Amino acid sequence: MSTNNIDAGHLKAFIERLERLDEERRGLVGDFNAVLDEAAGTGYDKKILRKIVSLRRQDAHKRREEEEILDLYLANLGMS
Amino acid sequence: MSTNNIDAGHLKAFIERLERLDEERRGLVGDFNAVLDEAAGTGYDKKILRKIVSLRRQDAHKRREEEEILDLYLANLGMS
Amino acid sequence: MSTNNIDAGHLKAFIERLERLDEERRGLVGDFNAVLDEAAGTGYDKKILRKIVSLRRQDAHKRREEEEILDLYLANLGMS
Amino acid sequence: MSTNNIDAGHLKAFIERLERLDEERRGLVGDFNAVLDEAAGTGYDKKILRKIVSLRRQDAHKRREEEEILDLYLANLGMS
DNA sequence: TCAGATAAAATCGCGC
DNA sequence: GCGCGATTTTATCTGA
Repeated sequence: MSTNNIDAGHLKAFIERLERLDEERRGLVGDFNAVLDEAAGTGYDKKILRKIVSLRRQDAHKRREEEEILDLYLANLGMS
Repeated sequence: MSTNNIDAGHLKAFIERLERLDEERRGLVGDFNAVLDEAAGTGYDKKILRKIVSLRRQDAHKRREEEEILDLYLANLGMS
Repeated sequence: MSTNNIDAGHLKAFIERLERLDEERRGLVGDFNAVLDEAAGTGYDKKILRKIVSLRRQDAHKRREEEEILDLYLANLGMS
Repeated sequence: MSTNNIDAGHLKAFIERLERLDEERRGLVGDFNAVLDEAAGTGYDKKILRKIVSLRRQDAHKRREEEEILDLYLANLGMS
């Protein structure tokens, strides 16, 4: 019933939420690799598939960054 | 309608599945960090929380391995 | 004259080389920031300058990666 | 021939100086890692080598700070 | 072992 | 001057 208990309860709850998310994440990594294996089974090259996913993500990222810099310019010119 | 088209279709499907999983994974990483931030907001130390999650995962992993070894021993002794 | 001494000598030499490189690197970071300050002094926005440098580096990086993936495809098709 | 052109020229010059410095910095990071690899090849542990360099830098930093404080004290006592 | 990708930790620069 | 977000650096993990 002390403050410590309450804190411990909080801590426990946080840890449990973190562990749940971490497990889910690890599950998805497993799924990702399973899909890679499946694709490899039908003749695709895993390395290439990873590269494609990576490049496409980078594209999206760069596009977003370019928009940001445009915003910066506009803000700088008092046009935002 | 050539074989190439079919392959392209397969490839596209694989890429999409991979991207979906990758995005979900990244989403979970975001959620994880959000929980960390929330916990930090109530006074916990992020680094320590991460460490706890990591240690508990390793514990679980070690426990599982030890059980496996035990199973092997038992099987070996005809006691499984 | 023991093996330990020889190892110690090697270790010392490695550490010194590493420290020299690290110091040079830190010097360049200082120079970089000095140029940023200078540019800021003539009215440019540091944040934008950083962004430009970063975007241009990403461009170069992506271009290189795209060449790599092309090579991968070609190798995969036996055309390398 | 407008003011904009002059600015653009300035901007270009600044960007080029920044990129040169950034590239040099990245080159040194590469060299640093190359030395680490070389050391690893003769049996040293990269992680530990990094740690040593980092600790020694912190030591040096702390020593410098302590000297500064000492200088302050001395100046304050009219003994500088 | 090696490199490449990912995750984790530390550092830095900005705004309040 | 300090938190906060972004960047950089360090460490881990995986596949070749």
